[in-house]
Parts: sequence; C-alpha cells; structure tokens
Amino acid sequence: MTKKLPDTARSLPIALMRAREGVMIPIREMLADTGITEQQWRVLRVLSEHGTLDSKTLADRASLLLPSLTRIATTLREKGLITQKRDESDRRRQFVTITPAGQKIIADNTAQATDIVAEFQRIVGKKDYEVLLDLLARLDPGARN
Amino acid sequence: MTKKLPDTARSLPIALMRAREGVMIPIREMLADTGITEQQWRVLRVLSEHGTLDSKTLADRASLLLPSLTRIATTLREKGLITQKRDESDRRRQFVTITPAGQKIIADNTAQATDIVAEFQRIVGKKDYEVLLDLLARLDPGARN
DNA sequence: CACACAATATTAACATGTTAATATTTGCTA
DNA sequence: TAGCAAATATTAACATGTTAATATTGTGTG
Repeated sequence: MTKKLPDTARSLPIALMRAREGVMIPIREMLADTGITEQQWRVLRVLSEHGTLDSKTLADRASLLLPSLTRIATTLREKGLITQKRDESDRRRQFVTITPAGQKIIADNTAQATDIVAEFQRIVGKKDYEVLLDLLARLDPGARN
Repeated sequence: MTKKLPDTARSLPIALMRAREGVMIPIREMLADTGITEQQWRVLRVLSEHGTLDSKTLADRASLLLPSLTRIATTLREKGLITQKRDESDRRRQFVTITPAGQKIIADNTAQATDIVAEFQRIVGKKDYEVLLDLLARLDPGARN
C-alpha cells in the first residue's frame, strides 16, 4: 500500500512559502523606498524593541542565522544604522546598538507597516488571524508548547 | 495616537517563517542523504506529478522564480535527473522532463516524506491541519478566493 | 511587410540561507 | 595549572531569492 505525497498545492511547506510570499509583497514594496532589505528591517525592528543586544540574542529574535547576521550587521554599520562594541567582560561577545538614523527608519515606516498588518487581519478575519498565529506557533520548534 | 507594530513574536511574516523553518528541518534531514536541495526536490516532485512541463509552468508549480529555475535546471541536468528540449513549435519555450534517475530519487524517498507529513498532521491535529491549509491559502495571492 | 509590443528564458548583480570549517575566548577539570 | 571542551563569532563555499537588464522568438496591427 503505497501512500502518496499530497499534491504540491496541498503541501504544508509550499503553502507556508506561498503565504509568506503573499504577505511579503506589500512589505517589500514599502521597504523598496527605504533602501533596506526585509532582513535589515527585522534587525532594526528588534533593536528598536529591545535596545542593545548581543549578536546571538539579536540573531535569535530576528530569526536569522549568525552567518547571515554577520553580513547584515556589516551592511547596517556601513549605512550608519547600527554600531557594534565588544563585551569587555566576555570578549567573545559583541553588542549591537541601533543609531538615531536607524531609529528614524523604523519611525518613518511604522504607520505604513501597521496598515499592512491591519489589512491582512481584515483579509483573514480578526478571529481567524489569531487562530492562524496559534497554529503556526505549533509548527515552530522554538515555541512548541 | 501612534499604533505599535506587533511584537516580532506575534508578527505574521515571522510566524510564517519560523513555522516553515520548523517544517523544513526534518525534510532537509531527509534530503541530506540524497544530495539534492529542497528546491531541487520540489522540481523533481512536480515533474513526477505532471510529467513533461515547460519551464514557466514548472516554475509556477514549484513556486520558483524563473531565474532560480534556470540555475536549478542546469544543476539537475548535470546530475542527469532531468532533460531539456526546445519547443519546436514555439522556440521561445523549453520543455523539461524527469529522467529515470530522477524518478528513482522521488520513489526512494516518498515513504519517508509521507511519514514526515503525517507527523505534522499529528502535531497540529488532523482537523486543525486542514484549517491551517485553508487559512494559509487566504494569504496566497495566487489562490485567493 | 515593418514595427511596436508581448512572451519566454537567460544573465547579471547583490543579498541571504545553509552547512562546515576556523578563530578566539571562557570555563571546567584532571 | 595545563589542557580540553564549550561558547561566540566569523569566514568559506555553494545554492537560492530578488530585481533589473538583455536576448530571442512570436503576434498583432497599421
């Protein structure tokens, strides 16, 4: 009895990818004007939420692997949007801080980002939106109950 | 009245990404032994489902952009897993066909892939699994009702 | 038929994802 | 205390994502 794989149209990984694709379209549109990428935006957002963070925690909160963060941090530093500083009490670690210029990018786009979120809540329905977030959390090994 | 963005933990794009991440871990584990990537696997799966396809349709079904497919097709051709042929009636188009070696990779891994899918259905719950797929479809502009 | 325009595919350039290898610094322990 | 394992971060190598530019072929219209 050979079980078959679901049609790609009904495949969970593909459905997740396509949904994310759909969600990212308006967000990328918004970011195009700022000259920063989706990942750079995430790093700045996390920093504006939590203040100074060490690289590892920052990578975790922004859902980035450390090698990616290393490159992104270099770019953001060159753009003057973050600063980096070694932890003198544990010289393996590095602290990252957002600059005023970085804060400004977040501030200038928060309203539009909020609108985009609201629009997706409307599309899915406010209640189902929460259901969706809960179901998604069940698939996240880092959040699994 | 300044509305705030949701915490990254409650952000839809990030939740989608982390969920996908969680789902892909066992799949990548499976693919590691075959020596092909997640995207290459998707291309082979679509081809084994639909037979010969032109590049554009194939890219669409595998949720890949054409530039990515171009590179992936080159790799798969070099590995002997697909063949390519120009459409003689419309020389702009190209047909892609899976080879027996390609079919074998799908066949050899279908059972394990099916098990992985079943495990996620179990984690989410069979009923909620369907709910999840429907909610995700609402976010996919290519499937939006 | 000439020409503008659309469709298909590739190439280019840059950023990121992913895994493995390599420092560097700490911490623990024999 | 010497030495080995763990933690943090970077580098390397390859594959893919993303957008723009280019090449080629097909289609329609004046």
